[in-house]
Order: sequence, then C-alpha cells, then structure tokens
Amino acid sequence: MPFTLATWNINSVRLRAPLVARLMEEQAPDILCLQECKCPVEKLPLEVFAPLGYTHVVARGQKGYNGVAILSKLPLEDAGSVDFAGLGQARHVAARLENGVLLHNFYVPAGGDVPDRAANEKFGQKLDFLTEMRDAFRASRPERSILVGDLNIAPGEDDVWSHKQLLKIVSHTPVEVDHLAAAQEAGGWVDVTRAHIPEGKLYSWWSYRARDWDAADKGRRLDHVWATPDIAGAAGDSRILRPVRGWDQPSDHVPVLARFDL
DNA sequence: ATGGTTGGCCCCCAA
Repeated sequence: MPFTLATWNINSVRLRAPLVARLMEEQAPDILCLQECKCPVEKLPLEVFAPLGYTHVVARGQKGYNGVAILSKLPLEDAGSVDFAGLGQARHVAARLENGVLLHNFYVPAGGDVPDRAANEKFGQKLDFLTEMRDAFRASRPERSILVGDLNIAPGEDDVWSHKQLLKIVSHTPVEVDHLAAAQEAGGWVDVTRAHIPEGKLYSWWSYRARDWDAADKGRRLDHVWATPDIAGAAGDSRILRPVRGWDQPSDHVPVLARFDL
C-alpha cells in the first residue's frame, strides 16, 4: 500500500484553511500532518477538508496555541497522545494506519529567544520535552513507525543559512542539536528527508520578519520526516515545497513530503 | 546591536 505523507506547520488552520485545501488539490498527499492549528479540535474546519477526501481525522487542540492534526484519505485509528515535559499543551498525537504503521505528529516547543534555561524557562521546557522523547523511545524502541512535525531545531550546518551566525540562536544551538540527536538515536530514527537529499542547503521555514524572504533566503530546516530503519528503505521522493512560502498570506513554514511504498 | 512580521485574543503573548 504506497502512500504519500506531508507535514506542515500551518500557523492557524482556520485562517489558512483555503491554503490547506489548495495543497490537498495540488499535491493530494494521502496523509497531511498539521501543527500550530491554534484551535480546539471542535473548531477545526473539517467541512473544508472532507469533500476533498480527507475524512479521517486524529487531532489534539487547545484555544489559541499549539494544536496538531492528522488529516487522512486513508483510515486511521487514534493511537493516543503524550504530554511530554508535562506542559499540558497539544503538541503530540499518534495514529495507527491499517497496515500497522504508527505515525507520530509532533510540535516541539520553540523555546523562546534566550538559549539559557536559567534565564528562560521556555528553553528549559524545550530541552525537557526532547529528553522525555528520548526516554520514551528508549523505554519502547519504535518499529514500523514514522515521526513527522515541526521539531523547531535545524540540526545540520546545511539546515541553516549560516551555521556560524546561528550557533547562539535558538533552533541551532549545540545543546538543542545534541538533545534532538539523542531522541533520534534512542528511536533509531532515520532522517528521511536528508537521506534522500544529502547535499546542499535545505530549508522549510523562513521568518516573517524579512523584507524579502526569497531574496534574503535566511531559512532553516525545522520540519522533519523520520522513519524507523525497518521501513526507512520504503521511503522515497522527499520534497520540500518552497514555492508555498510565496502563496498569498502564507505560513512561515512550507510542507515537507515523502512517499512510502509499504 | 537591533528590529523586523504574523496570529490569536482580550490589550499582550508566542513565534
């Protein structure tokens, strides 16, 4: 059963429901994982998505902030959510596909502006969230699993526009990169996007605060598709849809896609 | 070193 998968931080799914519909029409991924829906589950605009074939939904939400949703053409079973770091925020949800694959949709905390847990509580929460992800994968090594989402960390030198200039910027500090690597290694997760596109700069996010995001091109790869080694070989056709950043009233993130031949 | 933009919501917080 081959299927295509997309992950996209939508930054308000109600405001950008037309953009989600456009992606569904133009790319038709079988499964679309959204982050930063910014609304309770009962306010998701599902009436926009259902006519396009996305009738299966597994989601967690809250008013105003965070929120994760899996919209699917394929049947899904809710596989629960974990409150990593005890924040009480809607940042994770999992779903089981009919072929047994377990799909995790994550929205890792951004972590505030100051990369110091003594001075900035949010940074500590981000590190704790990643540590608890690591511990969960250690306690129960995932199999036949896919993990996607806005992990809010650009791990590699070619995942940012300037490695040197971002070393002290939250999302690319060594301590964050180490914490993400520990979570990745604990699960044995393969970075599917980088496995397929090993060379060159690769970004999925460009700040709203640039005069010309395209010309300046000061991007970061914050959005990821991972898979466990037993199914990573079935993944192919990874793509990051840069042109979506140029759509009207865009999210600051663009969709990241992959196909799985399972 | 600083400022720049966006979204949600109760006039400020988070990103």
